[in-house]
Amino acid sequence: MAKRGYHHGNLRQALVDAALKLIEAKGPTGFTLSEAAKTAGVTPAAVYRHFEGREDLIAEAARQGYEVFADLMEYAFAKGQPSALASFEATGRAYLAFSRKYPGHYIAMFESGISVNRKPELAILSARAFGVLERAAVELSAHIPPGKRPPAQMVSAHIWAMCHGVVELFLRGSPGTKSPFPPEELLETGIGVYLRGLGLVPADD
Amino acid sequence: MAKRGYHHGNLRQALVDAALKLIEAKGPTGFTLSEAAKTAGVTPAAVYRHFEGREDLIAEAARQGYEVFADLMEYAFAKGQPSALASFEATGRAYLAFSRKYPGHYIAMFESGISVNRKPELAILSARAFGVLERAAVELSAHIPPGKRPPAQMVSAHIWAMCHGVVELFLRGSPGTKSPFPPEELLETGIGVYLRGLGLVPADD
DNA sequence: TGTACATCAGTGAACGCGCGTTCACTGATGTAC
DNA sequence: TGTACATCAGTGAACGCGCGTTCACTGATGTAC
Repeated sequence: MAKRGYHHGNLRQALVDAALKLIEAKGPTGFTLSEAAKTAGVTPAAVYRHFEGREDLIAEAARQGYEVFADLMEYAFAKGQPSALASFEATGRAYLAFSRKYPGHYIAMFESGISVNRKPELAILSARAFGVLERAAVELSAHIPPGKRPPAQMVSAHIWAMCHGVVELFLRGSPGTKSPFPPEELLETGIGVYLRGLGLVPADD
Repeated sequence: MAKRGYHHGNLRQALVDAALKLIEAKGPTGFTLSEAAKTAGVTPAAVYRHFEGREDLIAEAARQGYEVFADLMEYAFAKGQPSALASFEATGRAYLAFSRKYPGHYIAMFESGISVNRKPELAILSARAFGVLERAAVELSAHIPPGKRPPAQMVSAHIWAMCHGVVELFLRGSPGTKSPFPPEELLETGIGVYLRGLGLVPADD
């Protein structure tokens, strides 16, 4: 019943790890099925014992990424409780931390062209992760006088966009960009200004 | 002396146009030199009369994109003058408008893996475009009491990140994301909240 | 206006390459008795 | 404990494909006289 110790041990996971390593090193398109197989010490054909093909392998790497990502977001949220503000800020920070710590997963998830609708499980995990951000936004909204506050969903979209933008532009050096500030600082202050704009933080930092 | 009317007419530009069309249709990696040549009605080898190779062709597409982009940013800035606030908001809007109107160029510039340092001309044009955003941020900063304001360069980075994030996540449907709001509205309100956070806009919209 | 020549944009065939995928196979592992 | 058998993870050879790039060429265009 145990899958380990057969021929390879745990080729399925070894292939995912190899794929992640290659994606980190060469970007989502630099990775090839053949090379992932070679990295795992195995013939390309062996991959088909565990995956439907190239895309399926990337999708599994993305799935594992979403899993970690969702966990991190939930953990950050919980740690900020019972303060709505602390929870919100923590999820933003968690987003950036994830992209830094798991670049291969991040690329597989957001830059590989894999659609989250490819497999139901991907969609569920993705919804779970971003659901955390939205829940944080909802709690936050409760502290804003109902008059002029934007919808919570919009608040979470703003922060998501800023997180993603900071990662793409300033954490990776996408178009040869030289980052004028550390990404973490950039995000921290950006969210700070934004929250002040929502009337949630006094004119202090 | 005239380059037109030779064999093809203006193959160089026809190849760039074909490349842009393919990039729009299939993403930056879906494009191939051979197919671009075929689209332009020409043999792959003919491409080498005008470009050093595949990468060089993409770089030229990106270059033309940066040119249009820089022009649009400058135009938007000028139109907002003499109001620093209007100029700033206009450049943000121009960013989004560019990405919508010239998706092929946008992809070539920001998602094709082409480095802006590849050719001096790319770096210059890119600096010109983002220089406009920074100039707008500097002007804006002049209206903030100097005590707690963030550096102008940081303000422009925040807005750049938000623009980029909105484009990637909500204008394209990257990971099968369903956009909860139109991207334009999202960016407009996001920048609005941010500016309020800087103390530049009253608690009104 | 006409002829001889130079230029050079585009051709077409060929190349080597690595890709993803298939297939019949083999041989190590696990299981039944 | 030992034997016969079933399973199935990984092999190795082969495939067809389209890619980017090269090269000697050809023939339309432009130019000198």
